[in-house]
Amino acid sequence: MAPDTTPKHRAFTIGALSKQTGCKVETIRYYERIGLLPEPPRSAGGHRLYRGDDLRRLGFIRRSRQLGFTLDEVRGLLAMVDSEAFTCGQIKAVTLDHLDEIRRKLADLAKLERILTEIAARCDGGRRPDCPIIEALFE
Amino acid sequence: MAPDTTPKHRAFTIGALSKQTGCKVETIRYYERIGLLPEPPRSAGGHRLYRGDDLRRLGFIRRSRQLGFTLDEVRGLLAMVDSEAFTCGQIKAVTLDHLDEIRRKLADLAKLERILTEIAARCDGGRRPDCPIIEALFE
DNA sequence: ATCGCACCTGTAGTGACTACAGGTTCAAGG
DNA sequence: CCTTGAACCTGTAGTCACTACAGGTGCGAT
Repeated sequence: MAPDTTPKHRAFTIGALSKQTGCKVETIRYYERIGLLPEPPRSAGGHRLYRGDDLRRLGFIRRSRQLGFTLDEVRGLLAMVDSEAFTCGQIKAVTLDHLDEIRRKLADLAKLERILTEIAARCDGGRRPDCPIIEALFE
Repeated sequence: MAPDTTPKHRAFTIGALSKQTGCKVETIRYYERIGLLPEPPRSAGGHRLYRGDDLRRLGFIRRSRQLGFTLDEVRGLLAMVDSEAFTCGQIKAVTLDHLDEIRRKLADLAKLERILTEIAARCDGGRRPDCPIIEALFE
């Protein structure tokens, strides 16, 4: 039997990667530029050629972003994954820090909502020249 | 009685305005540049000279920002206030739109918090090489 | 007169993309 | 084989709401 020289997974274009991940083409190139994605090999004409690993890595980035991690946090997580020398404790620490941040934002936003609801309730939406919302903003 | 030629309120510098409002000097100049604050008169040497009205207006901007209005929304509110032809209904409409936006963000963030808490709980923070958080992010 | 702080203008940087402009490659149909 | 047109390429600038310089000038107090 002759050795199998065909690649196990065929390469795909940036457009295909974009469709698979839901990540815009420009964003993928941006992630490459800032070093989150490795520079992929190119076709003879200079087009980027991706493989399964890139799909996996971009999926990781995208899901992390959807969970509100900053790109710097994602960079940190990826560096740990890449080094393969991370412990679960390190990962959990990053996650819990991030969770704290989210809870702080949540509390801030809830407070905002409460105050704004209260202010809006003062205004009957009529035609009065002295609007209680404007008054509240001028304090 | 001779007419009173002294100004009712003395003018103050940008530094004083900054201290009174808690708004940084650079931010005040920025608000002027983008047309939220009027260009104030200047001293002989070119320093900005503010009065009570500016304090009031900047206070309005600042409180609106603290309540999460964008500068464009603030611009809209100020335009209505300046025209003096606004109705309470218009103001309330802007406020309720903004409140909707806040409630949407609040819901998104709450969902985030829930998911992340769930993911973090799967990880015992030990030394296992296969971290459930990383696995979740790779999906 | 001099000290040092506050002020001035203008520009560039932040985060996380997004949107061009102006050009090249590639796959499919004729 | 040739042409079309979509997808790709690079590089730059714009978004939002500031913030941070650099390099210079004004001003009040000593």
